[in-house]
Amino acid sequence: MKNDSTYHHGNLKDSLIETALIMVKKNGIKSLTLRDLTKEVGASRSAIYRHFESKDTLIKAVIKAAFEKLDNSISVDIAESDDEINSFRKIGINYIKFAIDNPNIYRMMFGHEVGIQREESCDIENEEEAIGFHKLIALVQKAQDNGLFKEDNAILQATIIWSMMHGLSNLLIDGHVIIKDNLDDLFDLSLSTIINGMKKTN
Amino acid sequence: MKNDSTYHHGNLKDSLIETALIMVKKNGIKSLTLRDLTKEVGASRSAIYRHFESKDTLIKAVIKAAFEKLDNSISVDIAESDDEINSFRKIGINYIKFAIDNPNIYRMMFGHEVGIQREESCDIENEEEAIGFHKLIALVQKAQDNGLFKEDNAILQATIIWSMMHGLSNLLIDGHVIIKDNLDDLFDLSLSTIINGMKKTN
DNA sequence: ACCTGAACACCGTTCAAGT
DNA sequence: ACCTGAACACCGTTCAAGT
Repeated sequence: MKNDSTYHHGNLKDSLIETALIMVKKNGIKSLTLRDLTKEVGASRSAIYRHFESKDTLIKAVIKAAFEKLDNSISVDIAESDDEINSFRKIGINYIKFAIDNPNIYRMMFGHEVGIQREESCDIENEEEAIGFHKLIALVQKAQDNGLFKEDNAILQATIIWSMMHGLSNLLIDGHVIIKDNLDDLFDLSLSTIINGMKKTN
Repeated sequence: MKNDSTYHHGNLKDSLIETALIMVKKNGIKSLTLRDLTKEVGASRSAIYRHFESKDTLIKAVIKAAFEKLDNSISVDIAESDDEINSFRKIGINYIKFAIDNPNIYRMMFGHEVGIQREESCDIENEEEAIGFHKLIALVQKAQDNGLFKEDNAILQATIIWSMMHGLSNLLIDGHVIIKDNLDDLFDLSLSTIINGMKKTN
């Protein structure tokens, strides 16, 4: 499978990230050790420090890769459609579906596994995360322009939508809420609550 | 300070839980080691296993204690009042305030630090957590009875309210949402969105 | 119902020496 | 740009022996 010698295989950095993603998905980040990771990837234990300063740095890269996967999962062609409600529905369903299908990954992304210093930057650190959020803000703005939502701070409205999806995802994957049969009902109600709650009142 | 001999001090089990709570609050659960904990409490390293099967068992007890603290924080005398909106507001504010004031504790409570098996029990494991949730369900039911909320599955409605508060808390304490000046606006909008979204339509 | 002290397997990380 | 192999400090956990 390897392209060249036993020593130097093509792209160790990407292999580490990709394999770590698989291992976290399977068993959670708590069981991810550098020893297992390097063994799985076929590298030596110290090779990892050629590409990453520490385990935390590696995890940050894995988180970044995970946000790219999430972005791909929820990216539906919302640009063409004029039906914002349907766009919100699709995005929300894909978002929660991603969390349910990848609970360990989702926990790693938001679970504060790495002590990230956000005090200084004063902005969302992860670029992929920021991009996804700004897409949501744009959609909210469009909903305002079309008269679906009342005119208000679009960032706050987007934050609230995100909070609902994030909260639902977390409660579901962590087993705080036991919903098996009527997951669709729960999601529908959450969506309609938000849509109705933000509707233009006249 | 100690009541009797240097060896046997009154209640080691409670001391461990209480001290662990303080240590987690200060530096997060990742930095909580049994060695530090027993040293802080003045016990030997192996003494911990007289009261807890493992570190995970200890953490579960600490989480339980944390839920009791949360329950005390959000418990407002909602029984007397007939103003459900005000009750929701008080509960929500206290809930988020607890999370913001105790981010490390809150993360421990919901952060899946201990791999809890919920598949078998099929119900919320933590008793304190269940109690708080059922209080919320009762309040939602009351709001339905009084005609504030539309008639629907009260459990789902309560879940959605909890999701919003939980999502907001997580995004805030983990720095995904940088809100400093207009935190009140964010909370007000989240509350009004839910109240309006669940209102009886007629 | 604790204590001391030693031991174990397992971590992340570093380093000297090779290719 | 990797490798091997050894080492370090730090974990959770166990155990034999005391009081």
